[in-house]
Amino acid sequence: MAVERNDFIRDIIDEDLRTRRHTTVVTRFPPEPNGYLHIGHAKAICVDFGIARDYQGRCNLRYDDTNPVKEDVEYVHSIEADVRWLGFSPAAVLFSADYFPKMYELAERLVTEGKAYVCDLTDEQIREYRGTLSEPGRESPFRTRSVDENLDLLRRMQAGEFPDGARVLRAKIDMASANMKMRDPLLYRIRHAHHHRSGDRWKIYPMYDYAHPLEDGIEGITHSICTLEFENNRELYDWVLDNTGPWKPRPHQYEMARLVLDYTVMSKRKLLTLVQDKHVIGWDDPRMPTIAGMRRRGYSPEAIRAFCDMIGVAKANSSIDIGKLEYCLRDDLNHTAPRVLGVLHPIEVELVGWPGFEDDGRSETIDAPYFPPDVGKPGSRPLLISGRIFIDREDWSDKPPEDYQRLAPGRTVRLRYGYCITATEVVERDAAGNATKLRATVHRETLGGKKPADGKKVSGVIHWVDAATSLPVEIRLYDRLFKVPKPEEGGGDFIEHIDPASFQVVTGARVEKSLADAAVGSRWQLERVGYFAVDQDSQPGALVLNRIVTLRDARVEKVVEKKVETEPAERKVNAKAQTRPKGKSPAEFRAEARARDPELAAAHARLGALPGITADHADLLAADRETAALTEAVVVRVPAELAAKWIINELPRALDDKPIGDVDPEQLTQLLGAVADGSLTASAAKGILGELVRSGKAFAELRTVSAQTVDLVPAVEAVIAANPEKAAQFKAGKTGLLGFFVGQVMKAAPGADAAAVNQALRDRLV
RNA sequence: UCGGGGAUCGUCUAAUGGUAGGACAGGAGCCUUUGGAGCUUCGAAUCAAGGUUCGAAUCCUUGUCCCCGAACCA
Repeated sequence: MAVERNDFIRDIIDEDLRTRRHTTVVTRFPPEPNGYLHIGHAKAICVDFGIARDYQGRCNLRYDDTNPVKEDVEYVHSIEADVRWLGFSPAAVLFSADYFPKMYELAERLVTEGKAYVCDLTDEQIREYRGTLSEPGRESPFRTRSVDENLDLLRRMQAGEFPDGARVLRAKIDMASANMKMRDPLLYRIRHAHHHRSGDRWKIYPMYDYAHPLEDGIEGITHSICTLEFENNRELYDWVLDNTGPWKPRPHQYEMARLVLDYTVMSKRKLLTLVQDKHVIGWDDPRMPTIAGMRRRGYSPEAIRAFCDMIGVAKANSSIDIGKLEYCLRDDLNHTAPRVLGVLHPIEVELVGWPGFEDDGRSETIDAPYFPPDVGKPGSRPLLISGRIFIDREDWSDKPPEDYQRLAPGRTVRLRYGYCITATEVVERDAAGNATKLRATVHRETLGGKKPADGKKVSGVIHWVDAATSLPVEIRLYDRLFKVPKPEEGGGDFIEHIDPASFQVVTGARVEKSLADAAVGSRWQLERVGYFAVDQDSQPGALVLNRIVTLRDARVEKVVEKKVETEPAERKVNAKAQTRPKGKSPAEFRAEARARDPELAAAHARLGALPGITADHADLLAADRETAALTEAVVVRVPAELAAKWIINELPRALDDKPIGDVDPEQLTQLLGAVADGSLTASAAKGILGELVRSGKAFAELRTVSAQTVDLVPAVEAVIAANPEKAAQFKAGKTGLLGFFVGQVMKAAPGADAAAVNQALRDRLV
């Protein structure tokens, strides 16, 4: 069941299903219960659970709790709640700790088979023996212990006979491996610690690299998806599985890029710092990228899931524009958040001409829909208005700019859902000179969108609330926590980049009466202001609203992204380049192979002497014995230049990771011979070459067409006739379409001479 | 190449030798009782240089840049 939107992992799954390597898909989301989940985890959750959903498979929630000193039940509960809140139901909720007996049993098996040993080196010694990135390590003196002694020691480790750190169990792999992870990695360490789930039963605890593959194997995971930094661990993942199996299904690990978001930090350590040092009010501070924080802020699970779908799954490190998240939020909230009116910074307005205004006015009720027509959702609430209202100070200007669409002296605007009013005078000002009370005449004839009596169109619309019945409310304005897109870069402490204005409390704000009983967590749009959610701090009669996100604002004078003084980018010094000399290039590698191997050197000389063979050709053809042998066999009956080009440029794609030794020189000779004598076109030959390598069939069997048998004129005509509009575009100058036409003709007439097709198309398309 | 990965519009991501496409962001316009939403439209990319090919983001070569790896963390 191929899914509509594919990424590289789903491509792999499609292939696994097609080849019957797997018949069902089982994934897992494996958080360590040592902190709160954040938006980065949300991506992983959406990938892991999303794949299971798309392929009608299963996804487990599994706590990767192999380190008792870092983990806590508190986190276990928050994690499952967050996963479910996001909208996913685990097929099972599992704990690595429950597999400790099985893991231990397999550890004894590894010891028994001589594949693991107990090592008494201290941690510093182990580090020292491990070598460096560019130098091999040394074998531990304990590596040669007998199976019996290892078994005895391992059992005593688990029996609690040794203190923490005294001994470890290590896999016996290869201390000279270029992959540091394979240099006799630790499997178990001693920890006399209480585990939140297994209690005090275990004195030794498995390491991630040992535990994770086994957990996957035990649960029957088919596709184990993790992040890029585990690429180096995959070799060990495979080693563990291959030496403890057989496992059916045999899990495989795939790595994707982790989520990096602008204007925030994601590491657990930094998040913890923010909490502990009180830069935020807690894990659920609405500015935090934690699921808890986003939930409290008012983000909907739907929006977060849409965001995760939007950013895709790939292997390139990337940093996502926070604007994408905001887009997803607005896109969701636009369709789900009912509209209500609220005023952040009220200015009182007396409505002159309101009936009974002198004795504080009579009130009227307007029926106001919860959603605009384009959203098309039902529902409305009564909106009260009387002779005194509040409008937002943002909507008043003593000296308005040219394109101002709000209220100003003598100007007319419409009160949303209500009447048009014309400002007549400023009644009061505060000490700073800002208007605090206005007077305006109300145009009684304008209810229901009607124009004022003077017939002038009123384009400005502002929000308002009734002075008498509106509710006081505390509004909490949240913004991006950091002032800069990449707070972790630039050398300094990321804390310095916190934007103190990212949290502001607005007191004295007022909202319409209908919000009196709004439920905690409910989301609303305050028209023209933004989206808000009712915070858990709300009390009856004392509403608290969190701003989720502002409305998109096409008005704002472009805030010119203040160039973050790019101090001549103290280019991050390339540690690798400093610590060691530049390594060998492939060319040098080939030259060395020849220096070591006189046979190969001789072949190199012979190939270089062939007519039409350049030094570069010879270098590549004599890279290894297999390639050299194949070439020398083929050039006996095929022109050397042709053979060289095909072997260098065309064979690799056909091979697709298969060893070149698999290629039968005789078949390749026949194929290239046909190309050389013109009886087979190059494009046909490429297709046959691929098939030849893939199937191992004989050239004679695969050859179904020859250059002579193909009559391309009808094919060309047919393709042009079938695509009149594309032909017209081509004639109009879109020459890129030639490739499209050639492709179509080649499909219709396999084996045709592409150059001739190309020419024929050009002739007919001009 | 110590080893493992990666590089496509400003950002994210497709195209698996055959029209470099989509989304976000941006510009212009339309519409509008939200300066919202929607609609129309424009600009914008294959890391570089060579090579193979009728045709290259894709295959080959040589470079450049970025990320990860030397916890008894995961």
